[in-house]
Parts: sequence; C-alpha cells; structure tokens
Amino acid sequence: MNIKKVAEKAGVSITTVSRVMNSSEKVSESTRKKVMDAVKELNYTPNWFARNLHNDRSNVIGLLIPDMLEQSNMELARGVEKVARQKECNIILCNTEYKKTLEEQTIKTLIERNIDGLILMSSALSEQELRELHSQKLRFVLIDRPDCAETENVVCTNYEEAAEEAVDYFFSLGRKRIAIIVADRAEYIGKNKENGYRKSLEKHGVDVDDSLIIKGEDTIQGGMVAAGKLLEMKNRPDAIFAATDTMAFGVIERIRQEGLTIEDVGVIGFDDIQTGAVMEPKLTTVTKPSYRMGLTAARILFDIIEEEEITEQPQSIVLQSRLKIRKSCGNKERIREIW
Amino acid sequence: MNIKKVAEKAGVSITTVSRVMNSSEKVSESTRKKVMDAVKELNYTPNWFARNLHNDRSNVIGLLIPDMLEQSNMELARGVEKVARQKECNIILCNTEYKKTLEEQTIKTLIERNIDGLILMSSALSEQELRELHSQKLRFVLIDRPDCAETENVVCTNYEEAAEEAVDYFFSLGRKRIAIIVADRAEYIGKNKENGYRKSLEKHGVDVDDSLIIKGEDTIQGGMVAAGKLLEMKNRPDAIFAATDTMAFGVIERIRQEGLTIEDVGVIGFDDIQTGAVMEPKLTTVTKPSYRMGLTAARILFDIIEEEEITEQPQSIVLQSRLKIRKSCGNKERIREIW
DNA sequence: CTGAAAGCGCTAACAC
DNA sequence: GTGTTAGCGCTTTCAG
Repeated sequence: MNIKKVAEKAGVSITTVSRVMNSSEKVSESTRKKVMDAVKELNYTPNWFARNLHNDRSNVIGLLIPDMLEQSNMELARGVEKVARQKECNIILCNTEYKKTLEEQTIKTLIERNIDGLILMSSALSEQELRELHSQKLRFVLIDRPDCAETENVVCTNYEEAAEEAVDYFFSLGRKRIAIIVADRAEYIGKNKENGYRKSLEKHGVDVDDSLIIKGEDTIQGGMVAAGKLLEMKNRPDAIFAATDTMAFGVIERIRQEGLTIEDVGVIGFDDIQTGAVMEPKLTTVTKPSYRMGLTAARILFDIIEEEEITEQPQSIVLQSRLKIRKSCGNKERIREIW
Repeated sequence: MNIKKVAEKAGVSITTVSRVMNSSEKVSESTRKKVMDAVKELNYTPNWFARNLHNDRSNVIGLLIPDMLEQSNMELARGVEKVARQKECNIILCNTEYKKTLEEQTIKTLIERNIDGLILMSSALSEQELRELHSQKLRFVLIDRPDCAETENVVCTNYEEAAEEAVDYFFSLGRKRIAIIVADRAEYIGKNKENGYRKSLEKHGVDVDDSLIIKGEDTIQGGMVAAGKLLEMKNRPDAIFAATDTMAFGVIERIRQEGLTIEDVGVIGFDDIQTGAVMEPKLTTVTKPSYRMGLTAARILFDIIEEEEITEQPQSIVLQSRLKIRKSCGNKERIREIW
C-alpha cells in the first residue's frame, strides 16, 4: 500500500494525495474528499521512513535509565514524557541494568536509529567516554552526573548537601555513632552522599570510622544484609543512613528482626518512594525532585535539539532535595504527618 | 553526511560503502579498511530512514500502559524488553494515564510511526474499538483483557479465581463480613475480581451485601478513603480485600488510625509489590506474574509480526496468580516468611 | 570483488 | 488547484 495506489484509486496525482495527507497547501474540497475516501478504503498510512527521508528529525528521543523498577526513575520518565508529548515526540525507553556493555550497546543502537536526542542516566560511562559521544553528533542531557557539570548538559540534585542535612538531623537527635550504607552500583551518586556524610561528621567534630561506611546491594535484601553487618558490631551504630529507601526498608526490617527498635537505631532513607509513607515506622527520608528533573532535562534536550548549531554553553542545573522528617529516627515529638 | 561523501573520501562507489556497512557481501580487506577509515573520519552513521525504506519492518514496537509508576506494569515492561532485545527491537513506551483520548491518540501516532506491533494494556477501549485496530493492519497483543479472549491475542491472569482464593482464605480464618474495594479506573479487571469475590461468598452461603462492595481511587489515599467509609459503618466488616496493594497500604494505615488492628479487620491486597514484604504487618496479597506476562505477550507479538499472513487463530494465554499468605490477616500461626 | 543504475515512498520545487 | 519531475540516502539487481 503506497501513495501511488491511493492516487490511482482517487484518480488524482500523488502530489495531491501528499497534500491532503499533510493538510498543507490548498486542495479543493471535492478532491480532498475523493482522496480521503480512497485513503479510508485502502487503509492507507503514509510510510514513516519515506516521509522522514526529507526531514532530519525523527521525533523520537531516547531515555536510558539503569532500572525501570525503581520508582524515582519512572517519575523522571513521566516528566520527560510530559515534555515529549508537547513536542510530539515519542520516547524509546531502555534499561541498562547498571551494565556498562548494555549501556554502550544501547547508545550505539539508538544513534543508528537516528534519535533526535538522548536523556542519559549513566551509571557506568566515564566522563571521557561521555564526552566522546559528541563526535557522533548525539545531543544529550545527563542526569545525576555532577562530575560532568563543567562540560556537559547536566541535571542533578544536591546529593551531598541533602545527605549532610540528613546526618545533621541524626546529630540533632543526640545520635553520634552514625553509619552510612551506599548502593554499590551507584558509584557517582554514592560518592556524593558519602561526602555529605563526612562533612556532617566533621562539622560535629566526630572522627570518621571507616567500618561504619559500607556498601550494599540496592534491594531490600541488600539493606538487610548491610544492616546485619552493622548491628553485629561490638560497638554498633545508633543511627543508619541508608542511601536509598529500598535499602532503608531492609534496614528497618533487620533492626526489627534483631529485636531492636528505631529507638535503638534510627534510620533515614533517600528517594522518598511512596510506600515509605505507610510503613511502620513511617520512613524519614530525603525527597528528590525526580519528576521535575525529568521535565527539566527534557526541556534542555529540546532546546539543544532545536538549535541549529550547538552554540550555547552547556547548562548544569541542580534541583533541591530535602529532608522529609517522619518517624523512623525514633523522635518522640509529635510531628505533622507528611506524605 | 551521507553515503556519497564517504564513498568519495574512500575513493570507492556508494555500493561498496553500503556493502561494508551491512557487512553483507564480499569486499576485499583493503577496500573495507579504506571505507572504515572514511566512516570513522567523517563520523558517518547510515540514515535510518533511507535504510528502512526498503524494509517493511521498523524494529520498533509500542508498549502502552496506563501508569508507569505502577511497579507491576514496569515488571511487565521488563519482560517485554527482554524479548525485544533478543529481536533487536526497541520499545516506545507510552503512558495513557487511564484516559481514553490519550490512548486513542497515542495508538494513532504509533501507527503513523510504522511500529511493527503493539503490546496494549488498554483500560478504556471497548472490545469493538480494539477489533477495529485490525483494519489499520496493526498487529497487537492485549494485556489483561479477558473479555477479548475470543477474538484477539490476549495475555492475562486468572483474576477471578485468584480473588476467589483470597476471599476463601478470609473465610478459612473465620471471618465472615468481608468487604472488597476495587480500583475505580480498572474497569475490566475490577469486574473480574468482584466476580471472584461474589463466587466465594456464594460458595460459603453468605449473601452479598452491596454496601460492602465499593470503589476506590488506586492510590494509598484512595485506599484510606475507601477504608474510612467501611470502618464507619455501624456493622463494619472484619475483613477487607483491597484489589490493589497500593490501596491495601492505605487500608492498613486507616485501620491503624482508627485505633484498630488487623485482628479486628484483616486485609488482603493484590499485585505483590515489593514493599508489601517489609511493611508491618507484612501484607498478605495475591502475586501476579507480571514479568512472565510481559515475556509471553512479547513472544506472541513477535510470532504474529514474523508471520507473513495472519493465519493463526488468536491465542489467549492465562498465567496463574496465587495467594501469598503473610501477616495482614491477623492469623496467629507462625508462617514461614515469604518474600 | 566492484560499480552503474534502478528504484523504495514520499515531498517539494516548478510548471500549467 | 493540480500535475510533472527531480531528488532524499540507501539497497539491490545486474553487469562487468
């Protein structure tokens, strides 16, 4: 089925059919009707590839994230989708499973597919490797890569300060032996959070005890395992900052299994996933503006897509995360419920 | 940048360049090298559109789901992705927000984009409307639409029996006044679950009390609101079957707010989302094989895409959901922890 | 092993 | 208003 057959059926030229399909130039109402009838009868849909041969845009952007099951990633995706819809673009979503090879291979495929641009939450590529993407004339915006803020378009959040704020809060409750569990696979962000942790300790005149800084798999079970290690120490911590809510759930579960309560060991998470608000105790966590990060990244992406030449300096935007105090630190005071 | 420039630079014909790019026919090692050098130097990527003009496949499939934030939907998406990767296809993911207009419009766009096929979790289109998609020569597989099982390719799960099993379990614990909250927007599935509920009551000789069958918004707050209505009844239920885990979280929260416990009102959810395993009490729920549904749907889709003519009868596959007993029904016996 | 040339389905000047 | 024609960038016969 192609434009020629439609033209024959309607008894007009292919140009006329093309004009009708694109509702561009003037076509008399009578011929338009003839064409539309033929289109309907033949169930004609213009060939997307032929159509775009004349265009240099594909109206498709890529979105690469490490894990589709992580809620905050999908909130970001929704933000991206919102903007993409306005721009009449579709999103090809790819999951990299935190694997470098998958990431590289997927980016290659997307470039071959002539996507207009890419929003990239890279967990594995180095700053240098990312920079090399420009040689493929790929337009992209990075998420959560503060290390690239100098040279690339980056949207991230203030992990370091937010982590610092969280640890400060532990101190404000009188807790002093504070541990941190960072997700082993989130290298860049993990470092940021750890830095914030260190800053807070320093500020409060507490020496860093390296045995209180441990890595965990970013799952509930991973949180349980990591918490297990901390709780069996002879000098166990009285506070645990889990760098993701998912791990925090495991930490709390493990504390409970040990017959302890959050009065003994307070817990703060990071991400503010929805279920944190209904578990018992309600999770004190750091809320991250994922949706707005998606919106922002997509807007920047379309800006650079729509530029003729890339002239603008790369932008680096930092959206604010902040502590959301609920109940999991054993604070006794009545605190207004926060959802 | 196009094949011609590469050919010029390499001092060969465009045919040769094409052959090298497709590593198809024989090319001498020396000319291959010349071409590859030119390709690298010019950063040449073949134009996807021109390339596919000769093909009738786009190597892109669509995946339409109502809500990307729902974990089970994304598990399904992972299953689809797994198969798509093997087939070297990309996935365009679209969120319909349970809105009919968005659903229709998105499908139209995807057809224009010449996707090879579509996995469609439709919440709003009627059986008739879905059938009409065939006239657009769209190949598709439906998720969770048992009502279309006769005429379309459908992958679903046994909502009715699983719901029945859940309600049976309440009876086995001696609970008799059992309410059900169905998600207002999940029309088809909700009906199925409600039917299972009715069957169980009938089986146990209990008359259906329509005031115990209510609809709720599929959010934590929606669950709270619905539970509120049930709990303030003069003759309040001693068991609530929430048709989604998300609502179940709200139900449990609300029970707690009323100063009641699960000993007073047992709760069963549906979906088995991860956090159900760490909340307190751990949620008894129905576990749904989302990932396998995604795998299965994608396999069927590629089968029908790869057929020349659509000759096969439509398939309808039902994967089994089953009750996962944890703690939220107030059962005292020690039960092996189930994750 | 390599190249010339004919399309793929469509759009966009350019005529009429 | 409508048709003719020349490409878009690539693949694919068909000759050499």
